[in-house]
Amino acid sequence: MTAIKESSTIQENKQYASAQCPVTYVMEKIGGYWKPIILYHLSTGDKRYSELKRAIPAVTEKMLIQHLKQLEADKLIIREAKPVVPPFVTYKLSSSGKGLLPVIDAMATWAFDNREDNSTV
Amino acid sequence: MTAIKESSTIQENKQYASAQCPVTYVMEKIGGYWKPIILYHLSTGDKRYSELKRAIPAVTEKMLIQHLKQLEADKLIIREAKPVVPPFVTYKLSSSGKGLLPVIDAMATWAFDNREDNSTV
DNA sequence: ACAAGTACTTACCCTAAAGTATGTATATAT
DNA sequence: ATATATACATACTTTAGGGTAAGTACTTGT
Repeated sequence: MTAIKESSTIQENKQYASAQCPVTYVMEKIGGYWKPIILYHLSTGDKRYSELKRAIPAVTEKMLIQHLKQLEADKLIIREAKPVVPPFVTYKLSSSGKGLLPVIDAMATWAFDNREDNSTV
Repeated sequence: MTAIKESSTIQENKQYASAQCPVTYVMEKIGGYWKPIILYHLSTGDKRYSELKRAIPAVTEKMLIQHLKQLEADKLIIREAKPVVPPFVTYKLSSSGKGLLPVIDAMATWAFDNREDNSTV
């Protein structure tokens, strides 16, 4: 899970800035490249780990669990594992994760509008 | 402006995924750490380069112009330079940049809700 | 006995992003 | 003559993130 060096200017700056700016705070939580994508795929309902893998073919397994763990640690998603073999694990949005849906929706809306009409400058 | 190596798996994956997933498309444009923050500060009105610098103390000058240039190239912001000395340059949101305001607003809203009430799981 | 499926984990390496530090142009103020 | 302010540019280094490849556990199917 890649340790973070303590005395790093970036980290200090980020922590400082996070307290000041709401958008910075959000970027702390979902700022990674894959996180909004994962949340987007969970927005349509609970998904098994393997379903997410298929839904996001570009992500590697390492990245997928890594970000799932981080999202879980930040309490944006909830992991549910059935005690069976082979494993059956589902992920779903927590209530604060659901609070992010307006963000995700707004992104999707903008993507559609912006993609078809780049002439608007 | 840091050249990008062509034959990189990440880049290929990203381009592929960008065509499929709207959120991925958005992350291509504003996925950097600083970009949403810059857009947030421009959302309250036009700002000079030096004003942005003061508004976002954690950002280095290199990062600031680098992202401003990228945002300009993606036509999300507009640069206006008065031909005076010392230079007077203002940045403002383009119309498609303004289209991102719902995203930024949703982020800010979530940040306030989430920060004061982490108990909601 | 062996392969297959699921949900991971771990070690090692490479790249893109970010930081540090310094330099540039030009006019006004002292 | 020198300093100051603005809006950058650029070389050089570090770091966090991401990729590759392999392995684990445990059961069912053949």
